[in-house]
Amino acid sequence: METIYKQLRSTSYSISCELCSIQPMCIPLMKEKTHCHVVNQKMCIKKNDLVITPDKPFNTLFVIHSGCLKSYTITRDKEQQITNFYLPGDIAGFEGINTHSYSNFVQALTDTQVCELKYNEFIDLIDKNSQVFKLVFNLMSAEILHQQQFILLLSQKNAEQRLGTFIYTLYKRYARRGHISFNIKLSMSRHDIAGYLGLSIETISRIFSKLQRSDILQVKGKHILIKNLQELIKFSASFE
Amino acid sequence: METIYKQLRSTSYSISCELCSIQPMCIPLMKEKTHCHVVNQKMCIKKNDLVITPDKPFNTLFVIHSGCLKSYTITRDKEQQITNFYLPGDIAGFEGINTHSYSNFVQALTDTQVCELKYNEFIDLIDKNSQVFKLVFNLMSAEILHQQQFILLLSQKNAEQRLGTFIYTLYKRYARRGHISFNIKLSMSRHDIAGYLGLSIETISRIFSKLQRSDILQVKGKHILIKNLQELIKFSASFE
DNA sequence: CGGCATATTGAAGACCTTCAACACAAGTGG
DNA sequence: CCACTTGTGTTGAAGGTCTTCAATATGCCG
Repeated sequence: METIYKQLRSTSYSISCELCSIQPMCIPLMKEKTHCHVVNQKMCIKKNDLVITPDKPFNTLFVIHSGCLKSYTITRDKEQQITNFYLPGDIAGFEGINTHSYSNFVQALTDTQVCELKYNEFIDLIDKNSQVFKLVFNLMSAEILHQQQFILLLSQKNAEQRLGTFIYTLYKRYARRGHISFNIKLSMSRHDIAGYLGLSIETISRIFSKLQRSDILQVKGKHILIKNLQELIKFSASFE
Repeated sequence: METIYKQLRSTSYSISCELCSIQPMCIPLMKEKTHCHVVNQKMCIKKNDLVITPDKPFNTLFVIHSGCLKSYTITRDKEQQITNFYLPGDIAGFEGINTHSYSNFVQALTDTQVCELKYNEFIDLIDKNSQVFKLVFNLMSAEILHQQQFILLLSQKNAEQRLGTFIYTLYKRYARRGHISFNIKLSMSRHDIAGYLGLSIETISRIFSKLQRSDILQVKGKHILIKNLQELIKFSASFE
């Protein structure tokens, strides 16, 4: 279970550094040698390894370069409650800033590469560099807006709309990062999807079958093919 | 429907400026006359007036001084989907920073006093003053964490747990602001609560009756008395 | 006090969960 | 290579929770 960090070259489902959410600060940082201690580039994490646990000292944010991570909390009855999935370009750890402690577990769903942002150095940098500050400010605001929309999804939409939106959102998130394809390889299990969307795994399974029967998706295990994007979009109307 | 701003002295359910979330910057600001153009203090808003609409130019954040506001979006079928309730000390408008546009309506549920934060001046100030920056950074991080916990509430808890948590959270939010009392006067309708918690108004009504029968609450319209705080806390275990 | 909005309660039904059986895939050891 | 195991996913049937519809009650503001 011990995470092994090592340098590694990009694999599939990675983003180029030019599309990364921290690109506007990361690239200049690497050039300005004075700041390059802030970012530790492209550390490799093995599938199932824990990147963040609530008991670890809060000192790092993680920028995902390739692969996929999930964050979750543990309930009293030892169940995992999925709170987020992180794709290339995302940043994990924002929710810990206020309390200065991680509140979740964050675990790799596939072999994953992350760039570490050392928190204290990061804060100093934000403080000095107003361009970086505005970038971070925008990223956090975007996360608040995204969560607000997810809250509406949970409070107002049925199972079919939730799963449809989930798949469509994955499609869009990959597309925005340069992976425009109707083929989606899910990194997460049905159990993880269920936990995230507030449904049971059986319901996830049934809705996948239903979306297949109505020729919107083709589903084979973790391989999803979007056959009718227009219909899929209808499920997620008024979301993001 | 036109909002009438005017100076007004504090009424019940207000906070003292010392307990306001922006106090660490607001009070010094008022002293340093050079900055006092950032905050417009204690504007009065009439019940049902709209403070924010999506079509207004994004140029102001609102700090609530007294009263209560709700934020909501409108669905295709003209239904209000409640996204948040704002109490004294809260700040409304964070989610608009990234897109530089308000994404919600924000409406006063009672006569309400707000302090306006002019966005551009505010940003300049954050940029210059690292104490203010850290405060805002923490407030946004706290909001992300709070939303994450609310997402878990919606995805994992039943109607009774949701409403119990809602009431307990109101109790705590007022307590943190200096109004420690088992008596809670709801500013919002059953319809608003239902929209917020993702339930129907009938379910809200039934659960209130049930909590009354089990002697946890005493419910009389908008007046709630917490009769058994320990039992109420049990509903919201693992939340906030 | 009357009229309208808001809230409560009951009954029927929809949607999702739970339980249980089965299918399928990946990994292990003989 | 196959038998066996284990984890993961699918499907059916029964049951529970919440919603919807409808009727009634209560509260509020002129």
